[in-house]
Amino acid sequence: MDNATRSERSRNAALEAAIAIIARDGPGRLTLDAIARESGLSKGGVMHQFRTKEAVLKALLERQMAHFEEFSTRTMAKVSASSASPNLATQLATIREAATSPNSAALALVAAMVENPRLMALPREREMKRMAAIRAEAADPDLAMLRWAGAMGLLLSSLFGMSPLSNDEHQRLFARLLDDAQWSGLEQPATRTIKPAAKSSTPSTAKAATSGKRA
Amino acid sequence: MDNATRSERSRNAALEAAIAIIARDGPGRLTLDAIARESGLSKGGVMHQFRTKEAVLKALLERQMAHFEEFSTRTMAKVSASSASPNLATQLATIREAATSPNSAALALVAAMVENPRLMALPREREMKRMAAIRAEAADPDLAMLRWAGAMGLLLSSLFGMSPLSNDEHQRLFARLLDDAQWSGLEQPATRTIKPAAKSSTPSTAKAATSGKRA
DNA sequence: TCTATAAAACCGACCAGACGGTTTGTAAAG
DNA sequence: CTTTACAAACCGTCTGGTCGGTTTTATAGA
Repeated sequence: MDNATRSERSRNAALEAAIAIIARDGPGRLTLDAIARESGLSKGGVMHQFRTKEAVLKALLERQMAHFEEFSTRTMAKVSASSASPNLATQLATIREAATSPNSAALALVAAMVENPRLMALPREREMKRMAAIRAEAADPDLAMLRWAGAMGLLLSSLFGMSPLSNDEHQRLFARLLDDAQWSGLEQPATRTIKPAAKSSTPSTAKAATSGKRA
Repeated sequence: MDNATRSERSRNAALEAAIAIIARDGPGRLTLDAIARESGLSKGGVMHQFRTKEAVLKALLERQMAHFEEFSTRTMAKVSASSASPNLATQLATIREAATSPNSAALALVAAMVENPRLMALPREREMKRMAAIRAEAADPDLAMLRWAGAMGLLLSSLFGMSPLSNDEHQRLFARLLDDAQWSGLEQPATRTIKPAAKSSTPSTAKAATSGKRA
């Protein structure tokens, strides 16, 4: 086998193993020995590909970021024509993807933060650029940021295992966050433009239905 | 000194030290030796008060929960008369408090999750009760949950050191989340009652239903 | 009130295992 | 034959937890 691809395979196996460990045992259990065990490689092999544990975390982080970067650009291409605020739409869709993705990608973030909080600088920087784009295109920038924050809240709270919402609710809420039409009613660049709206006597309380657990 | 208060002081010192360590060095650096060093107690002393490390985490969690519980009831008493949705208002204010509080309380959550994810069951349970109350009192339950999620997103993202927002924006967004008047424009119990509004050139997209699974 | 004794709080040395990382050796690729 | 990919034993440090002993408080009888 080619040398380069041999390395590639090993690096891949190690990172895959790292994700599996984090998802299964929690970020606190991610150790080099565990990675070696899980990936089938020897510890020496792992250390040959990554000189330190921090290098593993960094690679993991960059890998996940690349994954969502790609998802992001793909989504962007789809919605850029149909949506008035394509950056927001893309970002929301990406966050939803992160929340529903089985290989809990964002757990890499948690692991990185535990080990070395300053690794968080990379994602934050990228996030700020995106946020700027969202703000720039929005008729009501604050509302756009709040929609972003809402998606983030859904993602992170479920990631922490402390989301009180069922799967259905989760999906429904994401859908509503994404639906521009639902929010155009209260855009307010600076001034108040409240519609009295219909108070609607006794609103159904929604069907509840929720018996679900975690999300 | 009285025996009971002596214990109380020691327990307190240990927990205080734990918070300081987490906030300063990150959750990964929280060790029993570190707690002993930081608190001035000996390791034996710490171990006398908490039989295991998990016991420390648990106590820490319960302590923070009690703190916000108290803040919560206090806030509830204040707003219950003035607000149409006091539970939501209280919850939002409490989350803002957690985000603003200097001794980043919620870091205890992160530490707990790293060490033992199932400790998260306690806070989640309590959160579910609160969520039920919020849903029950809301004219538009989903919107209420989205407001909650927005606050959560602001809190958690800044907690993770990955918030792209400035302090001012943070405060402003929380204020807007709290202001009922800003949201009454788009309440929609179950039926669509959308006002044509200004922009919305192209209708949503809202495809929903992706391949999602847990989160 | 003084004293003997139990009980609780506290200390610090110690332990086995896990940790991140290094070193030495070997087989395959170039 | 040199370089690269990997294996495996190994090292010093740190970790959560134990243990025997010391000091401080509580209890009780005289």
